[in-house]
Amino acid sequence: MATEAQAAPLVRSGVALLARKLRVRDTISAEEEQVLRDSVTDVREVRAGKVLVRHGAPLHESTLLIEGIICRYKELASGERQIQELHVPGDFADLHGFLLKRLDHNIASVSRAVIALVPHDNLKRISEDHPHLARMLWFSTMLDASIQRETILSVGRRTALARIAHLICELCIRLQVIGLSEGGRFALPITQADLADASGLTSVHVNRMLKQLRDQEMLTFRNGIVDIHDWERLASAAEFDEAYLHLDFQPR
Amino acid sequence: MATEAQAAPLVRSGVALLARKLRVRDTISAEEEQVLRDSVTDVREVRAGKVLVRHGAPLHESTLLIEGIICRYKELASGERQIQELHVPGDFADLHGFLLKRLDHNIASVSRAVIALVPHDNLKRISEDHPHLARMLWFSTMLDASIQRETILSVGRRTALARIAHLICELCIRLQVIGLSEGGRFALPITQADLADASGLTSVHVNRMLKQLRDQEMLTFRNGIVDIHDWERLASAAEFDEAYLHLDFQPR
DNA sequence: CGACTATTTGACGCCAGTCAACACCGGTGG
DNA sequence: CCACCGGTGTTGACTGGCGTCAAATAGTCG
Repeated sequence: MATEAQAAPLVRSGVALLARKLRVRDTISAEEEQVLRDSVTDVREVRAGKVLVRHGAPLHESTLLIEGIICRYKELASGERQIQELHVPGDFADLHGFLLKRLDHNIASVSRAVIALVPHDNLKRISEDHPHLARMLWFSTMLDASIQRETILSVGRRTALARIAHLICELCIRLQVIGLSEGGRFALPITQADLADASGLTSVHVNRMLKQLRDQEMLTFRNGIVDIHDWERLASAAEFDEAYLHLDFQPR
Repeated sequence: MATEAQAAPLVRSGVALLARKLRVRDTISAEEEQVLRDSVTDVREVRAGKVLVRHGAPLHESTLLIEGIICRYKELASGERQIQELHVPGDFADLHGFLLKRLDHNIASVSRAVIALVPHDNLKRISEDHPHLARMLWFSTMLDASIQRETILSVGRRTALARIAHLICELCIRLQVIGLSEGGRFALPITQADLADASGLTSVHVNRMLKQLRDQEMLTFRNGIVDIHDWERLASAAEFDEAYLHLDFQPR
């Protein structure tokens, strides 16, 4: 747990990222942003690979990611893991737990991460006193669902190369929205094994596909840095269409 | 479009199915059920294979399924189709469109179907005047998201046999909740090609897996009727765990 | 330097896709 | 009444994309 003095600026920047993400889609007032800041009660730093929420456990708070990458995942008895969604800063990883009461999947850190905790009591208060802000929070859960639907298409029908290409395109745009990607270049502190778990492949095959993307000069991914060299060809190989990210600004 | 006289009992039964589904998870008052009935403005019957909502088109109403099977799907340029979710009666297929404003995927009928239309204006009124009912509607969108996450695990990591087995288990439980499945036997008016699109396989391979499930005396699927002969072995082959269907009753 | 994790590459195998032929069924029209 | 037809289901032969296994290399942290 961070001390009070350390926590305040982290909360400020984490909520600013969430607000930035939402402001692409609708107006968020300064007051609404303040309400969000006030709803955070705790900030903590976690190492990579730590399970933050275990499926089935009753939930009383939700997790706002401030720094790093965390994910939702399930696994089979064999130990094979499937990541349902990778979360970037400004994402609520388990806001849906507010209504579901317990999660059907795990939440784990992929890289070292900083998270803020928001008690469900505070969310309930928001839902009662700030209807528009509440709608925007629900919107963000709908956005996650939309991202997850695109993932079903990827793992169900896209080729291995297209899956990787698509995931990179998506992360590029999502990070761009919060100012963490510029000119097709961004930090992505995850391993190839994580990429495999997110795309329904093996790490060996992910490695082969990354090599192919590199050889074809579409992108490089080295030392946790993604460098997209040819967005057009990459997006085309992925059949990437950002419509599912609902980037249009309108009253919600 | 159905006449007024035909529509009323259909609306009644469709809303009753939705209420039945929700009442497994929390109390729904008779008044709330009446509010839902009053929110329906139109009922129509559609033939199999008709696109009901095209992705990207602005939405002003949501679709409540009363009879038959409809689905959400996306397709690649090659024409390969991936069904993200099969909907059973009592499901709102595009309630999420209320906040997203336009869908990122298509909605189509899989079998002949009867649907009710609920204008977004009426949903907005519910969200303002009936907070608990509104939460229950949002809960149902979270439930869809949970089902879709399980689908990611299926198409990403389960074997072909397990995918089919899992899908059948899920549909059995979901239909049981609304009284359309009993003793492991239920009508499923869809083709093997639809099953393939829902499980990320080809229809040829679905056929092979169905034969295997039949030969191993776990289930038969013939003429649109599913007959589960050995639930234990089927669920075990599928690694089916109903937790993700959030069947627990509690205040939400 | 040593232990460990992550990346890379090659050889080989298998699950599911592809292609093709045929059976079946309900509907339609001559 | 039967020939025809399109959609669906069934099966076999063959192919190929991705998984598996294994070993070498590179990078990282104590």
